[in-house]
Formats: sequence, structure tokens, C-alpha cells
Amino acid sequence: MIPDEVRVRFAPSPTGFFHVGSARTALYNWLFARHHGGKFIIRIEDTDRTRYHPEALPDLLAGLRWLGLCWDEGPEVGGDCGPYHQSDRLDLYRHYAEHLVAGGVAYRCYCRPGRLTAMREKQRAAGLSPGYDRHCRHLTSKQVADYEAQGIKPVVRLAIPMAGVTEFDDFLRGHIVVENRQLDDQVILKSNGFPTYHLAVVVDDHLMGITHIMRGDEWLSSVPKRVLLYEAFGWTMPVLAHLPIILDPSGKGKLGKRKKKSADGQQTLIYIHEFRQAGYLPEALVNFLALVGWSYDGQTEFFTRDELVRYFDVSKVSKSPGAFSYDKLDHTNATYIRRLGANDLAGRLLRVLLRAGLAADFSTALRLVPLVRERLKTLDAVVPLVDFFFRQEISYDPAMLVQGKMGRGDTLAALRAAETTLRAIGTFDEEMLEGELRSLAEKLGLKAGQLFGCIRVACTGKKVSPPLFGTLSILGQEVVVRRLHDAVTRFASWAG
RNA sequence: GCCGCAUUCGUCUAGAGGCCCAGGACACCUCCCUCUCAAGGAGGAGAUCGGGGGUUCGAAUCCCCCAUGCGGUACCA
Repeated sequence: MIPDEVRVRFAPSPTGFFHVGSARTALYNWLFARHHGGKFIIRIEDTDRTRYHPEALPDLLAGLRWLGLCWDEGPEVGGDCGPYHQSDRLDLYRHYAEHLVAGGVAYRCYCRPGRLTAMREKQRAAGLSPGYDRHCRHLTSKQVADYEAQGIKPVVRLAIPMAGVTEFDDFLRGHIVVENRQLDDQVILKSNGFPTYHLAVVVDDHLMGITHIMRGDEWLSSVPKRVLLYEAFGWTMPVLAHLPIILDPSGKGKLGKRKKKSADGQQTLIYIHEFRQAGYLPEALVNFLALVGWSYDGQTEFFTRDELVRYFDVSKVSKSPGAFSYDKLDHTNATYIRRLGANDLAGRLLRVLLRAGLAADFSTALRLVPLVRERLKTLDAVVPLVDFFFRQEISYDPAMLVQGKMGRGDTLAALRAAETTLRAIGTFDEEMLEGELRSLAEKLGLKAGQLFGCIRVACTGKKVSPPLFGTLSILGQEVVVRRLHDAVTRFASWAG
């Protein structure tokens, strides 16, 4: 089952941004390769010139690198089986297509697109399965000469046997049998000289020595055509495993290629660069993605990359599609954030803060870490949580200063007392602050929460903030006193 | 329409004839902790294993039928 050297590939088509569903497929291939000490190859399937998107390839490679899915052969790294762009391998496909035509397994077809659409419409109207009517399968040499004389550029079609069955084994789904009459005489070489997917993939997988193919379920029904090609070439087919697709959070449809709102109106992220920008850790995304469709023991939820490599087993991949749960991703991400070392987290947060235009520095970021670490689902979430540390002015509705069961007079008195107390305090560390403010609350006849809430709003402009004493301590006496003073004046004029 | 694949708590899944009146995780609820929000701790609710037939002493696990969902049916991948 496992040959001397395992070679797997991830073969995306550069038609759009790197999608999280593709990323999972890439991940499984990568894990499989690493698990078996084999090679992970990237091949770019750019045979559809009409759907080609120039930003797709850079986005893909950046995404793979971000996720840590390094490849052994492929774009930018080269390898012995190149080129790794199908558009650079056109001669190869033509050669093999020609070989098939010569062997009678394929034939040239001169039908024009108009005739084909009309034919399909008629078939559909008649309640038949649409399919090529094999008009050109047995042309006389005179007919061919006529078409050629008219300058029609032919396509090459695979001549599917008229009867019998094609069978194959899928590592996950078992033995599958399809009747040949269900199969169409698929185009394998387009009139522009480009191959279609079916030919290119077979030729490349063979030439590149691919031993195992793991790809999305949507390809399962095209396998018989490939079996026929392998047979025609006399090549042995790699081991196939068709992976279940990833569904959107509702579990109803495929996680879309396009950005759309989920049922609850939340923005859903689907491209890898979006997860990156939103502050997900690549290691968390990898951990999460590994578990959509695969499980180790049904118990373990967190795996280091090495553990993933060690434990990954394709035979334990689920057969049924799974919904993408953003809640679970957030949970995984939050857990990874909590486990990060302080310096590491500080560095990552610093980048986010700077990107948000806040004048942060590393040492402040490091001091912030213990205050925010347990409160972040994503790195970006740090911005609204701590922005007040880096702003000169904060703004808020003075009404927020009034805490539950407090009147305006109480509030004003509390703010004034807090200002006085904190102005007079000697050391501005957490312990001292807590002691002073607790006794102040007592003196004022307030619950600790009431006083603290009041100060919180005055100093952060928010009802929710990191723990108060740590926050005040980092803010520093000068800023805290100033903000309390501002609060007193603002509140006085607002309460009028 | 035709063909193929799939179907265990809302979601991700464990489960490969008795260990399962189905286990874990997310989400949800309650309580504890508590300066807010989190995190953490302790509990709770939630699946007659899509439905119906078999096989068997015994089925979520094997077989058949049906239903539903998804995918394919392109000079797209």
C-alpha cells in the first residue's frame, strides 16, 4: 500500500483566492506526505485561460507558507519533475493526446459549439441525459479532409467504450462501479491546444510520480474517465481518496467560493488571507481544519503540528461532509492565544496594534499581555480592548459614568474622591491601587463594583475593559488623574 | 431526468455485533469564582443513531428498500 517514496500533490487552479476548503485539502496532503516521509508537490492547473486570475497564485503561495505547508517541489522551489505550471507543459499533453488518437482511444471532433448546445437542449427537452452524440467518432477520411479544409480546429475526445463498466477503488469509499454508457466522450484536448483537466491531471500525476491522490469529493464522478485514460496509457493509477467537502456553518450548502453572509448575518470568512487578517493564528487554523473531517481518538482536540503529522491517518477521514463552525474555530484560536508565551504574544499583538494605527511599543504590549490574554478570540480583538491606552483623548457618553443604583450626586462625589485619592497615592501598582480604592468605596458607602465601574468608564471610556487595577497601573498616574479630572468636569456639565 | 456519494446530540465527531438506555468537544443553560468582560471550576439540557423492513440470542454497527442532502452530467477545474 505504501510505496518506497510517497509523493502527493496539491493541484489548485489559479482562478480565485486561496479558499479554506482548498487549504484543508492541502493540509491533508501535506500531513500525509510528512507522515510517510514523502514529498509534497504543488502543481498549478492553469489550463483554463478564461478563468485565470493573476492574484490567485501569489495569494495561494503566501497562504500555504503562512499555514506552514511547505512544499518540496513546485512553483518557486522547482524540482525534478517540472515545469509545475500546466501551461508550460502543453507539448506534453499534445503528445499524449496524439498517442491516444493513434491508438484509437481518442478521436478528433470538429463539432462547433453551437451544434453541441443545440444537441444538449434537444436531449434535455426529450428527457435524456445530455451527452455528446459521438457525431465525429467515426468520420471518414473525406469528412476529416473537408473539415480541415474549412479550417476548423478540432478538439480531441476520449472514445468511451459503448458498453461494459468501469470500476475502481477509492481508499475511503470502497469499490465503485460505473456503467460506461453513463460516461460522455469527454474533451481531453481543447481546440486551442490546451488540455482539459482530465488529460492534464492524468499525464502529470503519472509523470510526476504521484502515488496518492487526496482531493475533494466533487471529483469522484470523474474518476471513470481517468481510469480509462490510465488503461489506455498502460499506467498504474495512484491510490485515490476522495475527501468530504466542507459545508457552510448552517450545514446546508458548500462553503461558498464567494463571500456571503451566513444565516445569522455574521460575515463569514472563507479565504485564507481573511483569516490571517482577522487575527487567527496559523497553527490554530491548522489544528481546527485538521479536525473538520478527521479525528484522532474522538477525544483529543488540540494537537501540535508534530502530533498532527504523527497521528494523521487517511483511513480515519470522515466520509460525510462537515459544516464549518466559526464558534469552534474561535474557541481553538482563543486557546492557542492563551498558550502563547508572553513575548511571542506581545510581538504578535504589537503588529496588530501598529497596523491599527495605534502608537504602541513592545514593552507596553508586553505589559498588556496578562490583561488581555484571556479575553481574545482573535489577535485583532485586542484593538477595541486596549485602544484607550494609546489615545490622547477618549470619548464616551457621560451617562455611562452612572453605575447601577447610583444617583448623579453619588457619581460626581465618587469621581471627585477617586481623583483626590489617586492623585495622592504614592506607588501606582496594582496592589496599592486595589487597597486604596477598596477602602475608598467603603468610605463612600458604595459597593466596590460601583466605584470601580465609575473609574473604569472615566479612564477607559468603556463599560467593559481589562481588569481595572492593571489597567490603571499601565495607564500611569498622570493619565489616570487627568482622565478622572476630565470626567468630573464633563459629568458636572452634563448632569448640569 | 440520469449517475455517483453521503446520512450518530444545533455543530464537529467517537463508535468497526454485546463494553452504548451512545462517549468527547464547540455552542447553549445553571451555579461557583469575580471590579466589568473574559478565562477557570462544578453541574445541566441535548441523538429512540434519517425512515421502514430484514439477518442475529443480540445492530448505531451487516443486508435490502425508501426519503433527504450533496456532487457530477462543459472546449471549468
